[in-house]
Amino acid sequence: MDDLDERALRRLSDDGQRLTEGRRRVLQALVDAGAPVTIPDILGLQPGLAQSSVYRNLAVLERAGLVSRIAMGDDHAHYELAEDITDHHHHHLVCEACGKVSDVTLPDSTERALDRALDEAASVEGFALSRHRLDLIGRCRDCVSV
Amino acid sequence: MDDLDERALRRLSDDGQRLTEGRRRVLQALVDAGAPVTIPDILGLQPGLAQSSVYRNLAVLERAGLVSRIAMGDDHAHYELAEDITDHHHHHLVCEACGKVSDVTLPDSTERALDRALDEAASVEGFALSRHRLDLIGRCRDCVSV
DNA sequence: ATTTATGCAAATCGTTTGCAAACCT
DNA sequence: AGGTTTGCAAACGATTTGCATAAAT
Repeated sequence: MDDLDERALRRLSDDGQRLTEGRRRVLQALVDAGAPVTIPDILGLQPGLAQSSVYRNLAVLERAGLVSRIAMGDDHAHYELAEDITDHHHHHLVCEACGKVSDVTLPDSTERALDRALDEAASVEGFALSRHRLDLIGRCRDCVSV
Repeated sequence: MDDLDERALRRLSDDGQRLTEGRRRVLQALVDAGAPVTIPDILGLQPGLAQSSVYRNLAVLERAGLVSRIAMGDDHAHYELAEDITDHHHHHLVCEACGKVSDVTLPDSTERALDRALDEAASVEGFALSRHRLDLIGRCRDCVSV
């Protein structure tokens, strides 16, 4: 986590931003959660933070490339540490019953084949591909039985 | 489009719902658009519709399996005819500059390989997969040059 | 006749913002 | 001191909802 602090500091100062206590605590909440979480989750994990500051700091952290925002349909957005920081490319399992989001990894061979296909499809459309998002939607282990 | 009307009617009545003028016009807007559109787009394509009725009717049409809602991050959600109706499995190109969303198809072989990999990954996690969502994010043809 | 859909305006709720006080360097 | 961040409360905006009227069966 000191490693993360160091990287966070560098990323933020590259972006002309400071690593404040509030920002450190937001990052810590994301580390502790170990999965994409909502703002209420973050406030629960690090009590005492002001909601508006968490929103503002997540925006700062996202601009600095430290955090990714995952837009789910209706309710709260989810946030997690950016892949850039975790060095862990992954996709998301989204439970349509309880709304929980968790990470999932695909075999490297699948990722490579997928990347190739996406590059090809994008170039045919004259589209400059910068990233992709793959969500698996269904029922999580806790909700299948219900 | 009469074909669509017929299918819409069946789907809706299976769901205990009527095919009203307002619902027909929402569907027509989606047909005319030919790409995922927002509520303001729909109101522009079919002037005179009441915004709240469009919201309500899209919800009804979605429950009946005729329409898919695509949740983008911040602004308006996008809506399109359901794959079930169009028989056209596809993914989305999302322009991060202008917000436009359009459809894109991948080779069958890629889709099959992807499906297999997703089924496997989901089952490892005890996750009951019902569908997936794949978005290609970048800059559309009109925005690459800008 | 009875149920369902519509349109308007008001309410909801996640998120953003204005502003004064606290903080950092 | 000079600029930034914070916390509170108010504002915003997409979507939802209450209610009286119109439409459909």
